[in-house]
Amino acid sequence: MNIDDLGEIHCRIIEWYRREQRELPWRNADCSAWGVLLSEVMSQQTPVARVAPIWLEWMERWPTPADLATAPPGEAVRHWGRLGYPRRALRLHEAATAIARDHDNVVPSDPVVLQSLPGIGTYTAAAVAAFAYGVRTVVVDTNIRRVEARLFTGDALAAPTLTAAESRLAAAVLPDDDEDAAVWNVASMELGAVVCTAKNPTCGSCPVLDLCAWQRAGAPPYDGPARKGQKWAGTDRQVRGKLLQTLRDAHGPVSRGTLDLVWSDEAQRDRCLAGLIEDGLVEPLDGEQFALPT
DNA sequence: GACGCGTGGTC
DNA sequence: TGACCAAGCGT
Repeated sequence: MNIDDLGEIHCRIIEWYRREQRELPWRNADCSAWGVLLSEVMSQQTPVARVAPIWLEWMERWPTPADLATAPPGEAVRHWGRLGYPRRALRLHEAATAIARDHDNVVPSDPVVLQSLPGIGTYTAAAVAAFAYGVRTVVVDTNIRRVEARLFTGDALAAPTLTAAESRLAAAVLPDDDEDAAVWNVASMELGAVVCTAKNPTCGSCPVLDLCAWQRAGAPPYDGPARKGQKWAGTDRQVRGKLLQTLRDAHGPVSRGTLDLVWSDEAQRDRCLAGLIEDGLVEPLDGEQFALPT
């Protein structure tokens, strides 16, 4: 990859983004850093189509970190609805509390500080700094990894988990210019989300098709290590989901007898309920009653 | 580094 | 049609 090709790739993908980007509520110019943070956490492992309505509801209900911090954590879990991975709601509540208490209710712009907040890892810290504040930082998510694997490395897919080589590559291809870097991060991510998808990529509408190493190699199939699928039916995940859904849908304490009805295997049910309590997602009350945490 | 963690859409 | 996948994180 010579420097001219890299510059051409930057230009074309950035132009493509300016032309084709989806209108998402958290991309409005007046969206706060809190709104960006919220959108990033909600989008972890979750399609944006399902995030948008919940994000709008949260922003109306809790427009700043302090507003969320004031609410009981259980309310965050309740209004998380069926987004999945409800521990994210709890961590968002903890993060909001820390931002209100330690950062004057202002979302930090330093990725290192952001990453010290609950539920904010490498990706989300970089994304918030880049998208909310325009900080020149290396953003690496699953979309960017796949785009760069194809475009620069010539592989059909990225590795199952983030490798050091992928991080180095992402840093190496980040534009030098601050503004270009800011757009590049969101633009390469968007390309992966809507064109350069994992299955059935629409290469015909790709702005860098002729520069793509994977295409030039004849689009060979993925030949890396196998990716393990997640089990669902009969797992603790499913049972936890059912228990929590019952507690969300009830607007007060639920008896153990009611929870007994959601899963017949008593040992597994008890284990999952204990796990939810351990995680802070459920609070045991007097008299064999259970509720979302207050 | 591997694993567990929710949910629903897609082909 | 069930496997795969979707803007990861914490342990």
